[in-house]
Amino acid sequence: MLDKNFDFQSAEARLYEAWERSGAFKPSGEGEPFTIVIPPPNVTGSLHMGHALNNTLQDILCRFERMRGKSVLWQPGTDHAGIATQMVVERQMMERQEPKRTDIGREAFVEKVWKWRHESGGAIINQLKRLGASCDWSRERFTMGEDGSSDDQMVKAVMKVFVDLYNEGLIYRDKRLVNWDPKFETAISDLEVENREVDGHMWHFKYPLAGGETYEYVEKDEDGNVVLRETRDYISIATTRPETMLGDGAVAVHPSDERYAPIVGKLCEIPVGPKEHRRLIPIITDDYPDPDFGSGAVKITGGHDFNDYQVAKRHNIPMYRLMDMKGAMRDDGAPYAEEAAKAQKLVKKGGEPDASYVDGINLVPDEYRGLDRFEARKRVIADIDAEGLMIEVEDKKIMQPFGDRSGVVIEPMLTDQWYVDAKTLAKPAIEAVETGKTKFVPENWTKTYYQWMNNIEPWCVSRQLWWGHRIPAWYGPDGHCYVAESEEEATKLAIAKYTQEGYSLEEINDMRRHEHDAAPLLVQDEDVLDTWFSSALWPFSTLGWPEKTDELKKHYPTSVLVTAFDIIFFWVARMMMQGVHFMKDVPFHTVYIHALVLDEHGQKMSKSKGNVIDPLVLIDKYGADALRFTLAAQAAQGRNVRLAESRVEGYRNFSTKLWNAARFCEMNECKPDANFDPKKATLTLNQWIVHEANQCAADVTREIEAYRFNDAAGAIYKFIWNVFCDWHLELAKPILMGEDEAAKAETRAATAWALDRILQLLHPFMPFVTEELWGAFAKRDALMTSRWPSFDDALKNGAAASEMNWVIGLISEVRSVRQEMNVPVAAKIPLIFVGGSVDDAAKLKRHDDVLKRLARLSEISTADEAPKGAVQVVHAGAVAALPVADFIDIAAEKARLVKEKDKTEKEVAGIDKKLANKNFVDKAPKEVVEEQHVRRANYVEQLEKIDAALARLADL
RNA sequence: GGGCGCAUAGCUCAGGGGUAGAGCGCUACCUUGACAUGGUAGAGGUCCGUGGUUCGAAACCACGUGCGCCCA
Repeated sequence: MLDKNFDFQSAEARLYEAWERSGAFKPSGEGEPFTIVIPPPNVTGSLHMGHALNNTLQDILCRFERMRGKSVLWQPGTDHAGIATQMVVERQMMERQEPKRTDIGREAFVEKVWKWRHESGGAIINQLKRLGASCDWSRERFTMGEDGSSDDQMVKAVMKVFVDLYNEGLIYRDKRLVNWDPKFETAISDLEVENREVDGHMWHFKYPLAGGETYEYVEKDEDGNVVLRETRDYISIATTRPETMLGDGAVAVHPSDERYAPIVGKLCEIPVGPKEHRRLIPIITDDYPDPDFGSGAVKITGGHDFNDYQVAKRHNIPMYRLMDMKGAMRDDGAPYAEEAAKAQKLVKKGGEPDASYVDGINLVPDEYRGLDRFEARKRVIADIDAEGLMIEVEDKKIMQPFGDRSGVVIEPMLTDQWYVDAKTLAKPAIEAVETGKTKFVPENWTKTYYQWMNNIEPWCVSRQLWWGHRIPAWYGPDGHCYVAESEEEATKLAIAKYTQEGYSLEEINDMRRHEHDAAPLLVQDEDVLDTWFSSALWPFSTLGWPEKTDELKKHYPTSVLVTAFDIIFFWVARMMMQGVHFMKDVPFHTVYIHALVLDEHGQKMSKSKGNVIDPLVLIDKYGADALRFTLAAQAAQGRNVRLAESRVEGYRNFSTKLWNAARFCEMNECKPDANFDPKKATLTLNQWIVHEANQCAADVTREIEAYRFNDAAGAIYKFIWNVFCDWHLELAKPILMGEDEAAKAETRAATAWALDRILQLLHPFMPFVTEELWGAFAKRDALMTSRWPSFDDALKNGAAASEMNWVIGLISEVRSVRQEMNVPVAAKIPLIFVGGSVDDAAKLKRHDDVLKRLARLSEISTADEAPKGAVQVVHAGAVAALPVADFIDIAAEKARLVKEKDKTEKEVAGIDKKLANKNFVDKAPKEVVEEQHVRRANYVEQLEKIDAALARLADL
């Protein structure tokens, strides 16, 4: 006997373990392959609501397809998360008061990280299990392999991709502006930068014209009237970052800006630093400045601003680096006077400046050197102000870039980095979507993908971290770079090169940097690769590439990638580029983009807002099934999921409802019966539930196939609660408790059959409770390995459906009247059916028990006329009269009928208006017009009955 | 500035050229033999506004208003 409630807390772990132990999570059978690679969660991460939704949807698809007989591989794993992991381990070291990373050195530190990874990394994997995720854990992968050793296949894959791309000219080293994180001292990706609006200032400064030159500054209003005319010896520049003035290379104005036309091409002076060495910079024109913004003139600091960088590139303006890697003002090089002279000479020379020469120039005046950038800002402002060159300070909201992990202000910085030529790789990846090889669901995300891919910038893949795939590039004594999959290979390349250059082996040996022979000839690049570089290979590296494994052959391309829209750039774009390039085929046929999970007020969940809902807490409280169902039921395409705990509670109630329905089945011995053939059910009730279950299977299947998880969940929910529980079980009760053994046996079997279907159809959404019930009813193989009930045309039964709908309708009408007439619940009243057909009479007879029970009737009879004092309900063209004179409130009954009459008349009037419209009758499809006639006839018939009832009431 | 999206019941949201839907909440009644984590019944809507397309618009189109997100 089942307990009164499902004890999910003890059942979940037990069921999950049994599934896993049985090997049910592994691909099996000869079916068509169905493959999903999990978007690998960060190894330091823990399950948040986004993961919960993401993995619930993947699990629904996997369980569904597995039951449909496909050979399902859900490939799990985690990524190594460069910065995050390094941070976690460093924090741990600090807490333990151990020596710092920099004290113990790279090798020891990396060893520590591996130790952490093996001991406490990947906690999220166990959390995914709690959710019920049916991943093939035997294939779990990590983007750095088991231990990072060079013969690990996951490592080999990354090395091969790097080397191949390098040899194809698609990876190169370059000095460009990157997002520099001064806290972690590494380049980070655009996507790791969070732009936040903060309170800032806009300073307006005078940049004096060289040699004290003057010009007439004229400002006009929209109509061209002069509103200001004055003689100026300066140009007004607005900036939010005064400290970067030191690196200005030019002042730019828009070519159409008449105000500055007289001074374009002239020089002006940067108003900071020692007076005698102030640098002069040219005033140039470019489309970038917005004439309506600020003064219309902007300073161009190519080395510390992304927009300026573009301008500087266009005009060959030198880009000076002002800061060191910690974001402090540079303290290297010669005294300012000398360095400034170098810069001045450079400008005079013209042409494209040599980037590394420029990088060597330190233009920070001596008194600012070594200062933190924000301190330097204060000093610069104070100094300019003291000189009377400050025009004004505006308080202003400004967008400022922050490192999403470090929280510090990101500094655009010119550094040498490794780049992937993303533009070239993007082309075929864009084409793959254009030609439909990969489809986005919902389709509108295609645009986002195109937009991102069409504007893609070179992808900076190097990071100045210790945790990650070390870049397989080595430098020779002459600084020449060798890229190869191993140091041996690189050394061979080097020896070959030096030999060709005429060096003897002995001479090459002498090049080693140390006296002893063991010293390497080459020195490896210090940098590691961006984590995404390895994640991009995930759809094929996890399947064994570069080996030509069976898995790769069978499961690539994968079926679908399930992810949130904010990850399109991270995942989809990069996996597409690498997949198409290396596998010559797309990594997935479909990209399903689901919503973000927000709190119930539509706010993003964040720690700082304190509105984070922990999925594990909800699982503990309501069970994994309830959480999963909640997420699926709200996963409407193109909508965000607003998660309210009350919703989860509601679906927990739903699972309890199912549990108790099953309990009822158990109590009434509704056990699965192998001899039951649903096609051969004889009782209308049983034919009907077979029909309905079949219909539900069709609905659920169709909706999951279309990724409409909410509709699929809605269909099974309705069927279970509103069809099976509310009606089938209630209608079956008289039979199950009656004397007709044959009817009882068939109903038991049919009910058990329907319950089995329910468990199967619900299983992808609520795997635990369904599996538990499945096991409780019979000794058999696991539900998760059972075959999905597909729609069967032979199980359709329209006649049974309409008959049962008639019964259900009649019961509902009677109940409704009883309530409105305040007939006591306990009172049993007779029902006299008036004006019904022969068929109606037969139906009344067939369902006599049920009608009496559910409508609480004492007896059912037919008559030609309703008795006086009876309330009358119009039902399907007939009248059901209920003699409730004892309870009836004539005024209330009259009001009820009048209200109904009104409503009906309105309907008729509406239809009449439509039918009177010649255009409608002529132009609307025949069926639509016919439908309106039928509707009208029904309403008119109903009206007649209502009128008759009113007339009878008047007689009382 | 560019892009995407949203506006339907008190709340959260489905839907979709012809007949207005769900869950939650609310009201009344019911401890009836699976279930009070329940049952029965009910109230509640100018489908944001304005135009257009159409025989017919809440739905399609345009514009407007308000709100959200992404990118610059």
